[in-house]
Amino acid sequence: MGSIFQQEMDEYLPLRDVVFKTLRQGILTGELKPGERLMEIHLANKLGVSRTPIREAIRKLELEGLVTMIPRRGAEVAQITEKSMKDVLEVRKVLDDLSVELACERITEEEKELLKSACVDFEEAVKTGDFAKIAKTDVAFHDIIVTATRNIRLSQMVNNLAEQMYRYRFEYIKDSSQHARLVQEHEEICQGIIAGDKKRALEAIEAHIDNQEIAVLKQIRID
Amino acid sequence: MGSIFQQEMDEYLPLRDVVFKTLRQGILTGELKPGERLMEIHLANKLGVSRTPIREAIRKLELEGLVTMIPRRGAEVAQITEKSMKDVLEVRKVLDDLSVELACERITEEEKELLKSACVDFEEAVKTGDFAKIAKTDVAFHDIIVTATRNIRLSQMVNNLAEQMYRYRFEYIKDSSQHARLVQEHEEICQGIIAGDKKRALEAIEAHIDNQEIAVLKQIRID
DNA sequence: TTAGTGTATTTTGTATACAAAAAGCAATCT
DNA sequence: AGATTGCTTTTTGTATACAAAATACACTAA
Repeated sequence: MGSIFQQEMDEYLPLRDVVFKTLRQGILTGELKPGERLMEIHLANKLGVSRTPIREAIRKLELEGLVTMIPRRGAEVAQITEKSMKDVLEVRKVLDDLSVELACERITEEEKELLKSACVDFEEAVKTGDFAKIAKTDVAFHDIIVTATRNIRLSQMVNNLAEQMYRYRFEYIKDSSQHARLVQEHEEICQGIIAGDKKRALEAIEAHIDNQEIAVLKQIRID
Repeated sequence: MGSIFQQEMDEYLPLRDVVFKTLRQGILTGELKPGERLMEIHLANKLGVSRTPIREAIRKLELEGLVTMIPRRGAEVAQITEKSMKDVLEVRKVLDDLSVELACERITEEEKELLKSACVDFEEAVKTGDFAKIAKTDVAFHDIIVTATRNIRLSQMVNNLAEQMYRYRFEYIKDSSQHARLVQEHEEICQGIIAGDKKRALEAIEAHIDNQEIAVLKQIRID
C-alpha cells in the first residue's frame, strides 16, 4: 500500500542535496584536495547544474566544516591540520563514549541482531580484502550503535565528526596489518553492548578510537 | 597599523549572514514561533533583500536544526518537543563537562582575570534585574570558558547546543527566585576553574546544567 | 631591472526570471 | 450535502543576468 508513492518521495532530492553529497564525497575521498578552490561556475558546468544549487550546497558544507569561506574570494576545501584533527578527536571521544553508554541502555532486541550481523559482515569484508567494502561495513556497524542511542542529534554529531576523519580512513583501512585488531575490537564492542556491559563496551570503544587516532595522526604527519 | 582595513574587514558581512543572524535571533527570541512557515518572498520583502540570501541563510539554519525543510513546501521553524530538548541536554552535559575539564587545564592567566570579571558582571547584572543584561553577561561568562578549551570545534558545538535552549532561557531568567542560585553556581564554576580543581568545577557545572534542565523542561510542559 | 599603475579577466554577491509542483477554492456532479 | 474535478494562486526549485570586488598581468617610468 502506497509503496510507489513512498518510493517516489524517497527518490526526490533537490539538486542542492545531490550536489552536497557529491561534493562531500569528493572531499572525503580526497578527490578534492585540502586548499583546492571550489569555483562555482566551474563546478556548475562540471555537474551540469546552475550556480544556485552549488552555492546552497557550499553553505551546508561550510557549516559542516568541510569547506572554508574566504570573504569575496569564495570557498575552498578545508585544510586538515594536526590541531584540527586533535580537536575533532577530543570531542569524538566523549561523544562515542556517550553513544556506547546510551546504546547499552536502549538497544532493542532487533538491533542486537542487526549489530551481530553487521559485525559478521565486517569480518567477512575484511577477509575479502575489498577496501570499499570494509569501509562500508564499518560505517554500517557504527551506524547501528548511534541509532540505538535513540538520540538523533547525537547521531548527527557523531556522524559528522567521524566524517572528518574519513579523508584519512582509506589509508588506515588499507593497512592490512591492523585488520585482525579491527575485527577483534568490533567483536568486543558488539558483545559489550549486547550484554549491556557498559564498562566492557566503553573500554573497547575507547581503545578503538585511540587506535584510530594514532593511525590518523601518523598519516597526517606523512602528508 | 592597518586598523582601518581590519575594521572594514570585520564590518563586511555577506547579506546571507546578516539574514542568518536575523532569522536566528527571531527564532531564539520566539518572535518566529515553532511551526511558523518561512516564506522566501515574504522574508525577502520584509528584510529588503532578494530571495538568494534568504535561501542561503535557510540552508544554514537547516543544518543548525533551527528550521525544518519540507520537500517542495519550504522551511518552517523547527518544533521543540520535550524529546528534542532532552536529546540536546543529553549531549550538552558531556560536552559541558569536557569544556570545563579542558578549561581547567588550558586557561591562561589573562583568561582567569576575564573570567573573574565576567563573574562579577553577571552578579551585577542580576542586581539590576535587567533581563537582557543578565542573558548577555551569562553568555559572556560561558563564552570565556569554551574559549579557554582551545578547541574551536568544541566551542562551536557547545554554543550551538546552548543556543537551542535560548528559546526558553528568557522565561528561566525571568524567574528571579533562581537568581541567587545562579550567581552562586557561576561563582563556584569560576573558582573551580581558576584553581584548576576539575572535580569542583565539574560538580558545579553539572549542577548548573541540571537546574537549567529542570527549568527548561518545566517551561516546555507549560506551553 | 624593478616598482608601480592601470586594465582585462575572473569570481563572487545579489537580484530577477521562469518552470514546476503544491495548495486553496469554487463550480460541478452525484 | 458531500465528494470530485479543474482552475487559480502561491511557493518552491532552478537558471540566468548584472554589479562589484579581487586577481592577474602587461606596460610604463624611474
